[in-house]
Amino acid sequence: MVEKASVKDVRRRNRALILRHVWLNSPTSRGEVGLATGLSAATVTNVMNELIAEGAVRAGGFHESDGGRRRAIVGVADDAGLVIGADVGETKIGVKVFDLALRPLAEREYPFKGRRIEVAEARAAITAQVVAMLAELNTSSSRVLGLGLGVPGIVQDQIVHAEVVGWHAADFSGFGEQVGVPVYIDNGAKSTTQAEAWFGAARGVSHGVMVLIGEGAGAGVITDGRLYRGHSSSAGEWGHTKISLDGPHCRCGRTGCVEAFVRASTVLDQWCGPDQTWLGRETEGVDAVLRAWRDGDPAAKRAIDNLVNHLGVALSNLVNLYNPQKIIVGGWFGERIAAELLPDIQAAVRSYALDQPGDEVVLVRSQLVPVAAVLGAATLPISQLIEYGEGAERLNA
Amino acid sequence: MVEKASVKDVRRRNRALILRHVWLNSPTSRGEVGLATGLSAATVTNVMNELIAEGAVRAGGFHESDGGRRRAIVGVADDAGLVIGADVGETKIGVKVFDLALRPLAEREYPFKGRRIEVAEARAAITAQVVAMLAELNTSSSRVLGLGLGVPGIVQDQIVHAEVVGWHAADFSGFGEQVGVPVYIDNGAKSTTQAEAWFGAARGVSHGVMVLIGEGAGAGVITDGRLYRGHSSSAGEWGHTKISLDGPHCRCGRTGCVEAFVRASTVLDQWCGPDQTWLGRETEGVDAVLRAWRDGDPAAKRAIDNLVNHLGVALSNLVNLYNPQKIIVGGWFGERIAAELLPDIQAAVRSYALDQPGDEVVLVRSQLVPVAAVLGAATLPISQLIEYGEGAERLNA
DNA sequence: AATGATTGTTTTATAGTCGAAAAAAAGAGG
DNA sequence: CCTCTTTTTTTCGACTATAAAACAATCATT
Repeated sequence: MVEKASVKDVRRRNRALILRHVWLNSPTSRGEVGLATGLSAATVTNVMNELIAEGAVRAGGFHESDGGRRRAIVGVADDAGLVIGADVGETKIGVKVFDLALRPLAEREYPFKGRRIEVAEARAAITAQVVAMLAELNTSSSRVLGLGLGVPGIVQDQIVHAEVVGWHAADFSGFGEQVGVPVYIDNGAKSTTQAEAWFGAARGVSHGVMVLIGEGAGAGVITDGRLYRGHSSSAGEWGHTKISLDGPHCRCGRTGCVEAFVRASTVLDQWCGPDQTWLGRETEGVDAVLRAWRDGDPAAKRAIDNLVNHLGVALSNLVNLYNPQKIIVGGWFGERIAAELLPDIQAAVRSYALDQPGDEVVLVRSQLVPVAAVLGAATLPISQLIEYGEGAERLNA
Repeated sequence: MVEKASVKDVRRRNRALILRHVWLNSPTSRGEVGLATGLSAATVTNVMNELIAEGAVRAGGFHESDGGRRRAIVGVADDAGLVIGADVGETKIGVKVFDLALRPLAEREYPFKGRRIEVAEARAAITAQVVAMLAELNTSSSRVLGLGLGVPGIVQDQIVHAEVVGWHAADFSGFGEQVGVPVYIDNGAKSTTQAEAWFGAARGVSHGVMVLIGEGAGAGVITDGRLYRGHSSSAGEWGHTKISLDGPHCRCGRTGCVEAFVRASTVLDQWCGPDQTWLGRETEGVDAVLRAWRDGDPAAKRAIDNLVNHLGVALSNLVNLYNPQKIIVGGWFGERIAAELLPDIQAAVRSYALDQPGDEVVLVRSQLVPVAAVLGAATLPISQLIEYGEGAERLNA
C-alpha cells in the first residue's frame, strides 16, 4: 500500500529534484538550485558534481557577477545525446528528433488520412523515419537516450488499446529492438499534458487538468505535480464520460459521451448540417464557423452556444471530481476555440460546478499546441532519466 | 511542487508505516511488522521501542511458541486515551466515544429531523454530548486524543460549506477550545471512506472509490492508498456531477446532477408518484419498493431499472476518470440496494465504461454502513497521530 | 593598487537513517 | 544438560543531509 523508505530514497528524490530543476531552468547555477529546491548548498554541490560526472549536466562558463564570486553555469548537457518523440494521431504519425534540451533537430510525418493503419505498418513507419532522420543528422542510434511514443488510447505494458484507430490490444513488445533505441509508450493525452506541465501553461501547477479537443477528446490529470494514472494507468478518460443519458452516438459505440458533444465535427455538423461535409478540411471549417459566429450568423451562434454549454457541463464534472487549480484547454480544436471563447467557457463551467471549486479554477489556453504531442512524447525518456537515472549510460556514448 | 527529502522524512514515514500496521493488525509482533513493512528487524525494534516509550504502542505478553523464542506481543495501547467521532448528517448528529482501538464506549444522537440546524446549535449540541458522555464514562477531556467531525460538505481550514444543511461558510474556528479537545474536521464522505479503507471493504485497496448514497450522494477517492483531496480538498464531489443536460432539479439548484437521479426519494417518487410521500419513513419505503420489485411489481421494476441505469452511467464516469480497482457502494440507501442489485449495477457500469477500466473494476458493498460515519470521523485524530505523531503527548495523560 | 565587502562554492564535522551480521535471549525437545 | 529453532537486540558499516567554517573570486571604495 505505502512503501517503506530508506536513505537511498532520499538521495534518489533529491537528485531528481535537482536534475529536474536544471532541466527546466537551464542554464542555472548551484546557488539557484539550492534556493529553488530548499536543499543546502552542500548537498547541491555534492549531487551536482555526481550529475556532471555522469554526463547529464554540464558545467561551463560563469554568469556575470554583480559584486562577488561569479555563479558557475550548470545546464543540460544538450549535446550529450538525442531524444525522439513520436505521436500516433488519428490521421498521421509525427516523429521528431530533439537534442537533450528538447530543441528540434529533424522531423517527419507519415500521413494515413482516411484509412486505418495497422500496428505493423505504424511500427515500420516509425522505424523507417527514425533511421532516415538519424542518417540525415549523421548520428548513430547509440546516441539516442530513448524514443517516447504517444498513442491515442490506453497503454498497459507494451499493449495498446486505441479504439479510435482500431487497435485492440495492439502489441508493441520488441519495438525497442526494432527501432534500435529504448522505447517508452504512453497515452498521448498524458504525454501532451506532461509537455504542458514542463514547458507550457501548466508549469508549476500541482493540481491541474489538461483537456485535448480535436476529433476526439482526452484529458491528462496532474495531482501533486505528477500525472495521475489510477490502478492500471487508464485514468483521465474524460472523452468517454457521459453527460447525457441518450444523446448522439459516439465513435466508441456508446451514446452521450463528452467527445460526441464537443469534437470539431459536431460543431461543424450543427452549423452546416451533416450534408455539407468538411471532411479533410476541418481546420478550415472551424475557422469558418468562428468567423461566421463573429459576424453574427445565427446558425453559427447556435452551434457555438451548444458547444460552450456542453463544454461547461463536461468540464464542471472534472472540476467537481478533481478540484484543479487550473484547466488547460488544448488540442487543435480546443486551442482555437479557447482563443475566442475562453471567458464564455469559464463562465459556463462556473455556473455548472459547485461554488467553491468552481470559483477557484482558472481556465487557460494551451501554449504548445502544434508541438505538444511529439514534445510530450519526447519527455518520456527524459522523465525516466530524471526520476530513476535510467539510460544515463547512453549519454555521451 | 515536489518537496525535498531528508533523513528525517525517512524516519517519519517508516514510523507511520509501523504504527499504522500495529493499529490495523493489533495485536502483532515485531517480526510480523518487519515482514509486512519490508523493514529490517533492527529498524522495527528501534522504532517500536520509541513508540512504546511514547505510549502509542503497548508491549505485554507473548504469542505461543512453536519451538523458539516467543514473539512478544505489541499492540495498540487501547486504554491510553479516548477518541471521539462525530458526524453531522442531514437529520441528526451522531457522536460516539471510542477507545484507541476504536471500540465503542458510549454514544449519543441529536436529531433535527425536518428542520435546519444552525452552526451554533450544532456546536453546542456536540459539546453537550461530549461533556455528558465523558461524565458518564467518568473520565476527563484531557484523556481524549481528539474529536473528528464529519460534515456533509466541503471543508477548508475551519470553514464548512454544506449546502444540504444550509451552511454557507459555517465557522468552526475555536470549536476545539469550546469542546475542550483537539478537533479535526473533514468531509463526511471522505472520513467514511477512510473508515472503510481501514476496517471495511476497502482494506488494502490502493486505487478505489467509495460512493455514499442516501438522500444525497457523495464519494471518497483513494489513490495510492491515500484520500484524494485535490487543490483545496473538495475533490470527489460526485453527487453534483452531471449525467444529463436537463434532467430533474437537484437540491443544489442545478439540474442533471447524479444526486437527483440516484437518491432514495427519487426512486420512491418514481415508484409511487410524488403524491404518496415517504417523508420520514424513507428506509421503510426503500424496503417496500425492493419487496415490490422482487414480487414483480411493474412500477417498482421501472423505478429500479432507472436507478440501475443511472447508477451505471454515473459510476462509469468515475471508472473512466479514476480507473479504480474497486468501487465500494455505501450509504444507507446504497448499502440496501447493493445487497440486491450489485450484479445488475456492475453490469450497467461495464456497459457504459470503457472496456479496459470497466473490466477491471469490481463493485462491492460497504461493510460498515451503520457505524461508518462516526467511525470514520474518529479515525481523523488517529491518522494525525500515526502520520505526524500529533497529540502523542495526550496519551496516558 | 590595496583593502574590504559581497557573493558563490567546497570542505569538514556531525547527527541521524537503515540494514547486514553477529550476538543474545528464550523457548522446545531430546 | 545439550542442541536446535525462532525472535529480538546490539554492533557496526555505508549513506544522507546540513551547519559552519573555509575558500574562491569578484566588485566597490579608498
